[in-house]
Amino acid sequence: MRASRYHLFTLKENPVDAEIISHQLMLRSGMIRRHAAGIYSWLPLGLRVLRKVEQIIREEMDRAGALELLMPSFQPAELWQESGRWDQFGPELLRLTDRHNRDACIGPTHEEIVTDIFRREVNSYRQLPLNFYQIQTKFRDEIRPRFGVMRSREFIMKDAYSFDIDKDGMQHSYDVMDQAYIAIFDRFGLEYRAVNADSGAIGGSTSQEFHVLADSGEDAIAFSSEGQFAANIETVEALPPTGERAAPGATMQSVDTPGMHSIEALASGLKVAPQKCLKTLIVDADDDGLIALILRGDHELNTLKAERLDGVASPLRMAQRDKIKQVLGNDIGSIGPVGLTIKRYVDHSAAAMSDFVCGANQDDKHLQNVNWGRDCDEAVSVDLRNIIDGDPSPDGKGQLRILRGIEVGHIFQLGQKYSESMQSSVLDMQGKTVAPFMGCYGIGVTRIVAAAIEQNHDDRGIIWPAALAPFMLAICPINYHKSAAVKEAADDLYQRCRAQGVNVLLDDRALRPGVMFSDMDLIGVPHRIVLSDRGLGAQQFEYKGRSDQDAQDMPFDNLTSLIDKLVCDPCDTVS
RNA sequence: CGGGGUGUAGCGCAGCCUGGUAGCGCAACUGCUUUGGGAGCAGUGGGUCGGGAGUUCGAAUCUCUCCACCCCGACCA
Repeated sequence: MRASRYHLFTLKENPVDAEIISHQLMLRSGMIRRHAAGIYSWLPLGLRVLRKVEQIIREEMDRAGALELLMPSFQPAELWQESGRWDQFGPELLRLTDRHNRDACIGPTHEEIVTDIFRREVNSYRQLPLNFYQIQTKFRDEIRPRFGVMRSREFIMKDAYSFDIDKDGMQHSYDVMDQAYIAIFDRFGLEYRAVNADSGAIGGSTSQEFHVLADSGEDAIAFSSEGQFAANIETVEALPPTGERAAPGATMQSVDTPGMHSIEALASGLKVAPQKCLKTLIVDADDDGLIALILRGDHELNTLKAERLDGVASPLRMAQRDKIKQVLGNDIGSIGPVGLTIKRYVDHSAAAMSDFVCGANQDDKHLQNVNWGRDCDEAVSVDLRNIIDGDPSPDGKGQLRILRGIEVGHIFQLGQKYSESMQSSVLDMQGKTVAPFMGCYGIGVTRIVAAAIEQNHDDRGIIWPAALAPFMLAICPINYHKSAAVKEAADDLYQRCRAQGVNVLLDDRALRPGVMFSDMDLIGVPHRIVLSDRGLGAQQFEYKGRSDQDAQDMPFDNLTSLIDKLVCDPCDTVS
């Protein structure tokens, strides 16, 4: 591709509403443009990357035996009513009516459609196992779209659906997809992790998420330092502390703590560690009452765990401030277990504390040297908190380490949920009617692009892994429009690369070198060759890898071996 | 949906308080000079100041209203 004939429209300044790096760089490099909240066009440069992601997915899905098809994004309400999801889904499901006033929706996912296809097409176990997949545009009317294509309303997803005659078959199909996902993510050249996504309570490894690692990731994932354990942090059990609780020391006493309403304020005000403080959160109960959740000061409440507790409202709601005052008689910021009248749950770690600081249930007062059993009722403890770095791993092997990730893939077993509700069945070997066991496997295609940038960039711009780069090589001739020698050498090299199948961008624009370099760095081309009169005279060219610190001069003889290394798919067929 | 904020040229902003008919930087276009890390000079084009209504001789500016977008909280690829 010649840059003069390509739509390279880069921006120097960051659009003000782009918050995260990937969104900024995608806008600045001219990959995407926004039309409305969460709605984007993919410009030619961005589309090149998107197509690479799709192609890798397609090849590995095909290799794994899945069959590609394409389902509609406009879906009739009847199917969703059959599965029951027409009523279950909230406003995230974009509903509309056509000219005949028939209800429909724009598909956020395709279990209903694929099950409908299956029940029409398949009627014998002999046709199984079967795995249909598609790469298609989805729509989810997100409450708050943000971060560019990371969380957009319209997005492209690869979704696959497996069908098997029994549970073992489903497990096998799932395992095949697990392997296919590993192959896919390996090929992207991104750092990623597969983690358990199910709650330990349900058991089994029936659900896994694939995360691209990035400091800016929205999810926290935990790993065992020595074992294989890896899971989304929200699902990880926090083990109770081992060993005996320390014996009570000094007697309980009240202290004035005006204005200290947070653990940080309390800890610094009283000069004690947050670990010695107790945090008491008040949430709504499912019967209109209030429930206290008690944690160690430095710990965070885990919403999922709290919602599972008997009596706690689900979804979890923090109680209204006025209601707390009305029931407890004091404001938040000074609540504690001593004399607390409402139902309470205490986290294991909080229950293991002694001589701690907690709210006195009186405004602007706290209690010191409080002890369970002695000063208030002995706590029955439960698991309430998020694990933190250094906690013991639930598999008993080492400690937990925490990394941040971006969820880009999810595989799980659906069982017979849709086949039963939608009365899809096949005949088994005995001629009996059986609802097939399904699995469901998603990859956020558009999100992968953003995640790749989030993980690989510097202050100059994007640093694409080779597998995703829109161009593999940039040729930057200096004085292309002035020096006949440079022009000839650049054109020669360009033609040679194209003949060899190198995905090459020749910057033949009449620009100053600095501008060319900045553009190529910004759009993240992995390799760069500079040709100039100076180098030509010495039979040399200059080479620099995108993440190399410095460029190096090389003799022309090295060109052939360099080009050989850059050969990839011949997708650049337009001059 | 609740709370906070912003809408002025493609992008980033000033002007608004104190009404007098719109400006700066970048980008774009033309010419000359320049050519190894976002050049210099000269010139050009582009805005119903988010929409509507009102107050006024006169509204980007004051009032009302609608809309859009962004940020902080509950979903998910």
